Amino acid sequence: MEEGFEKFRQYLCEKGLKSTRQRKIILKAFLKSTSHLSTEDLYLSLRKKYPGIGYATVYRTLKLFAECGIAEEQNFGDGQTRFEPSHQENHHDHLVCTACHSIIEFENPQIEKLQEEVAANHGFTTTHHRLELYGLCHKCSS
Amino acid sequence: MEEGFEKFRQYLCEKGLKSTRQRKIILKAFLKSTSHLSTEDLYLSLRKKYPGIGYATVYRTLKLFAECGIAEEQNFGDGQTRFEPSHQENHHDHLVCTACHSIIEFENPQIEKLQEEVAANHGFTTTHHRLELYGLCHKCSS
DNA sequence: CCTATATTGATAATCATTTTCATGTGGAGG
DNA sequence: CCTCCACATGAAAATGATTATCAATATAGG
Repeated sequence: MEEGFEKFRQYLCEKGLKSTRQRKIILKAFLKSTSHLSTEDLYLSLRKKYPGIGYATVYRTLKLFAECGIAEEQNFGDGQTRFEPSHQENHHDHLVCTACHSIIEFENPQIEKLQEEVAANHGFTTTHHRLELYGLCHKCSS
Repeated sequence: MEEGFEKFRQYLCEKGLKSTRQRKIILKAFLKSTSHLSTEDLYLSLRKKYPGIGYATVYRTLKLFAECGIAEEQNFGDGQTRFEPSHQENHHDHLVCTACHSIIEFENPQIEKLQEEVAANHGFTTTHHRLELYGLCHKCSS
């Protein structure tokens, strides 16, 4: 979590952007969150404590987070973009149950490694990736 | 391609839906296509030959295709949903250039295999998956 | 051929996201 | 501390993709 703050501070500095009250509030709430938040989710939960914060600011700020690498964008096909804090040490992917919509996270360094190889073979420099396995979870398949 | 028509015919029959001129036209054009078409792409290309076909119909029909399994929805983060014919024999994944939006397809059986293992370890029965690697393609990274 | 019902095309409506713009604020340099 | 100005903010309007509405039309079964 600390590195999140540090990384953001540095990014703002590099780009000549400013550290504002709102950005700090949003960053703190975001890094604390565990689940896959949509902009709306985050906006609504912030709203309770800090009524002044605007929808647009949350959008803009989450996009900033994604740009500087402390957030990852995800799209599970429900029409809303979701974000989650990216912990670069242990990146994880998702198993999505198409019946009960539960989400299980997993890590697999072997897959990650193969992905890098594929990218390299095609002359690609990858910044991030997305892997989702859809199907029925243990409960739903019985 | 033939199975596409057959599968669609059967799906319509099951659901009590009708086989119309437009659906045939759209299905034919869709199955012929190779790339990752957005609804707009398909609409515009159809428009040339069949000016009568409406935007909404293309949307509705592509959604039908996805429901009955002859199309796969994809979302590369450019704000448009794309579709491609699903050829279940040789599934492929995507490298997406975040600068020029070019898309490279690749297959990697090793990754597929590892995915199955992960799913099995979590008691999941997978129906499909999605893997996308984002970054800069050879051209854009120089 | 008739009829009930699904489908179509045009258009309006909706939803997420982005832009606009007037106003406010952080922070570098005095 | 002040001042200044570029950047940021919030509210509202604008945009772009997608979906719903509805009157007119076409399909499939009898």
